[in-house]
Amino acid sequence: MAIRHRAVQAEDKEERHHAILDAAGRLLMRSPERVANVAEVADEAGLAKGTVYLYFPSKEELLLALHERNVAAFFEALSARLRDPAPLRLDFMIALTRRHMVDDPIYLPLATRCFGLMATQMPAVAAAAFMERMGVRMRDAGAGLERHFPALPPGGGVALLRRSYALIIGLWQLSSAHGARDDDAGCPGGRFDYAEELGAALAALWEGTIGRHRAPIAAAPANQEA
Amino acid sequence: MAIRHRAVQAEDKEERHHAILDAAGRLLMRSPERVANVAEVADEAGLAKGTVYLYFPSKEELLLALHERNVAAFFEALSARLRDPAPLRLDFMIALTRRHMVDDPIYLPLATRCFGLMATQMPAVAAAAFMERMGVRMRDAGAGLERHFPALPPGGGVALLRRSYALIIGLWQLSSAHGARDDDAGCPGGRFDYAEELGAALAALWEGTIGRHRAPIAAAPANQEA
Amino acid sequence: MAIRHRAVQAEDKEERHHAILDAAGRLLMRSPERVANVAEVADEAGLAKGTVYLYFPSKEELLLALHERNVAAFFEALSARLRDPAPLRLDFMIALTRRHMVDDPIYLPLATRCFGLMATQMPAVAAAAFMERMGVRMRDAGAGLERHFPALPPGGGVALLRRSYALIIGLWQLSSAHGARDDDAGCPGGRFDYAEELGAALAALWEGTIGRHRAPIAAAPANQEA
Amino acid sequence: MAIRHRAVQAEDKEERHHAILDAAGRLLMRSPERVANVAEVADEAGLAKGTVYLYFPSKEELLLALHERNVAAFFEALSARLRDPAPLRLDFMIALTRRHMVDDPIYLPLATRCFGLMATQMPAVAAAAFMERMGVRMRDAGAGLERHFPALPPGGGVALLRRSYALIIGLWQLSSAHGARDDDAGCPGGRFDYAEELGAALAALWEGTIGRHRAPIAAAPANQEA
DNA sequence: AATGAATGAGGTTTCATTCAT
DNA sequence: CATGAATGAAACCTCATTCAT
Repeated sequence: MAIRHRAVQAEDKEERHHAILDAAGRLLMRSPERVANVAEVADEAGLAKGTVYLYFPSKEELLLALHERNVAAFFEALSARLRDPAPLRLDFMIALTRRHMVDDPIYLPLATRCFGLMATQMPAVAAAAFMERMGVRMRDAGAGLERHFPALPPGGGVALLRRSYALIIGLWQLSSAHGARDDDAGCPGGRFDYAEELGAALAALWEGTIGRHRAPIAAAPANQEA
Repeated sequence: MAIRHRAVQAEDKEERHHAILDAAGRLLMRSPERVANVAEVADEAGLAKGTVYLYFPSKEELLLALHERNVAAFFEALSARLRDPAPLRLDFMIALTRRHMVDDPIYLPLATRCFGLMATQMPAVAAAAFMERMGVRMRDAGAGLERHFPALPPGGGVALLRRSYALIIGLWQLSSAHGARDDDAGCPGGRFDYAEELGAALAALWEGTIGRHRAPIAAAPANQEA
Repeated sequence: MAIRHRAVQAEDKEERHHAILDAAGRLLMRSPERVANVAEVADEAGLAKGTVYLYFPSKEELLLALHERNVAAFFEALSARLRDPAPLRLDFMIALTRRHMVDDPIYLPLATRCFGLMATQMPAVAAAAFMERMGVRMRDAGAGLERHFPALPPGGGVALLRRSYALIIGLWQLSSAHGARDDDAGCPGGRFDYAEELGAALAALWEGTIGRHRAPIAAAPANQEA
Repeated sequence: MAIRHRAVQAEDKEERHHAILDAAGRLLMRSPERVANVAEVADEAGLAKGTVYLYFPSKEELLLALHERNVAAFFEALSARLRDPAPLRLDFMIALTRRHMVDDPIYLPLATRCFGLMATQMPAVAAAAFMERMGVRMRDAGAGLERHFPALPPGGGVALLRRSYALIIGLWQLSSAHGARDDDAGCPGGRFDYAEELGAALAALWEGTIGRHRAPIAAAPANQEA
């Protein structure tokens, strides 16, 4: 398959790295009900199968890398906002989540799949490294959260963030037997709209966390633009 | 492998059904880092491979059935308690969760794996049916919750339950790159003890939900026996 | 591919075992310059790829098993003859070698290939087990040789046999860059006819061994029918 | 990898040629149970993968060239000694073999591997050329042998040499399932020490060859320094 | 109902070799 | 000459599932 040109410079390589992830993402988007094999990814990227293995040690780690790119984007946006001292409201969190996760057809399915693989197929070190990097991001954002909500005790920021994240993925997993099934199948606890329910759940969690610490800022009607 | 005796009676069949699930459970327990193949399950159950397929249409649905048995036990215990009008405290929920999920070496890994499979490998109808049955259980328990906490609005019971469940599985997925990895590698958001963190998270959620409705009952020091 | 019928009885399995080896042998015969892959072997045997793996743990061990069958036939014939107390002459050995090895287009190429693989690709235990079984055969025949040549000291029989075998394979390896090359390419030490040279070499070895022990029986003009 | 400097002079090229062989030899020495791939060889030589292909047409021929260097050294030493009219004894042959082959951790494994490849992977012409060059060396040394042992008929020198060589490699192949296996697994014909057995086998062969021709020089207790 | 032999799709990974830079 | 990124053929083996017995 025709290469655009050889990636000799480090930055070319970085770009190719991304191109492969992009290809994998496109495939996942196109048919979320199946995981493409490496041959398809390579093809979609306009590369040969072997080339993919030049950039990723295994299919699993390619998948994880794609997910991590998503994760990084989310936390980067969050941390950026947290560096801005302007008062933060839960609504921002909700809007951010919506933009990065809910409205992204890839993020949550991929996260779920990655967590599902984590304990079995994923090479132990890769999994651990991913979790560690995710931890760094979370701690960083957690510290930012504490700056915004002085009522939060030390460690309270990361804890709130972690619980919020757990709600996000947990509720999503409960929200449907997703995939390409639009037969409106059951969601445990009655059919519910994920986005709406997530907002309410986060509101309850934050209320119980920051509200308890007498934080002046609580949830407002959802959908405020971030 | 010698058959015990042919399962001609419906109850024999039921029993064999369970025997297979038991075998799968034992294998999962024995080595949680890998999914046993059908041959191993059959072997462990003292049956032939083909026989497993007389009782389960596919490996995935066998896995899901095993998980569902766990789920059913949890919700049964919960609903039973909820039928008792004696005042309920969060501590009960926490203790129940601990007994059924945290201390059970398969519940959460299996749940994670099932959710991971749900969108891809799992036959759509099987997934939907599972979710529907889970929904029934949740709604039932949710109604019980509302009886205990009058402050909860209609639907508030199932919502609280759902969010609690989401926290349980979400936090677990964040809590580790599990498997046989003992190198205490990172858990996102700093290393944390799952059981402890779960208690605190549920407390915050319930505080934000029931506390907001001025419920007289709030979280107490964990570990109260259920 | 159509199976003749399922191999349920142990002897049917044995037969299938052989059928697979036969197929591999035919392929090797047909094109000695390449090693068939498992798919081809299965095809030739009228079986599916997976079925081959039901009978042999790996391709290498299939190859080794094929070779071992050859080896077994040779040593069986030798041992049978040795059980006959009629005086043995070197010519018998030579004729036997000719029939089993020289005239068999498979034996020596396969032996060479197996020895080549032995140290690398071949699973250690399989290699060791093969060598051990070969050792048993050789010791057995060696004992028989000692019965025939009382001049041989204890252990002298197996030693003579081992050296003869070493000559057989060593000379063959030197005798050509074989394969499908008929361009009459060089054999180290001048072109030589393998069969003829082997006879002379064995004669020299046996003369130096048994002759030294004043054995009454020595090499005679080659080509005596066995 | 930084190039030392471009090999423009013919002798520079020769040097690089050797550097690559050296690298391959070191790798083989370091882990005799596996064949290094071209990338590793290049790396070890401080060159790029492509550069190796400037000096060797294929991996197989690189391997063969390495082996041939070993072979050349052996025959050179042998021929040098044969040019010296001082009486030659078998012990010299044995000591020479020991120094060049037995004590060299790569000679015999590499020879075995090369012979294993010879009929399949190795390009026909390369194999033939190698065998031809080996033949020249052998004939040359064979002629020397005849000068030392007048009893040898014309062609008897190269024949004796050839048979000795066959014994050397044949016995080695029988001596073990080598590799990293130290579980002292079986050697056909009972466990035997290769070096010792080789000496005895050569003695028998030479006795049967030169002794028969009433040569004044026969085997003496092994281990005489060459 | 039970068995387990047979199937064969399915996917990963390696690595010798080429060739643009 | 030297590089090393890209190639893509090659081959293995697993295992869920079927179905003849």
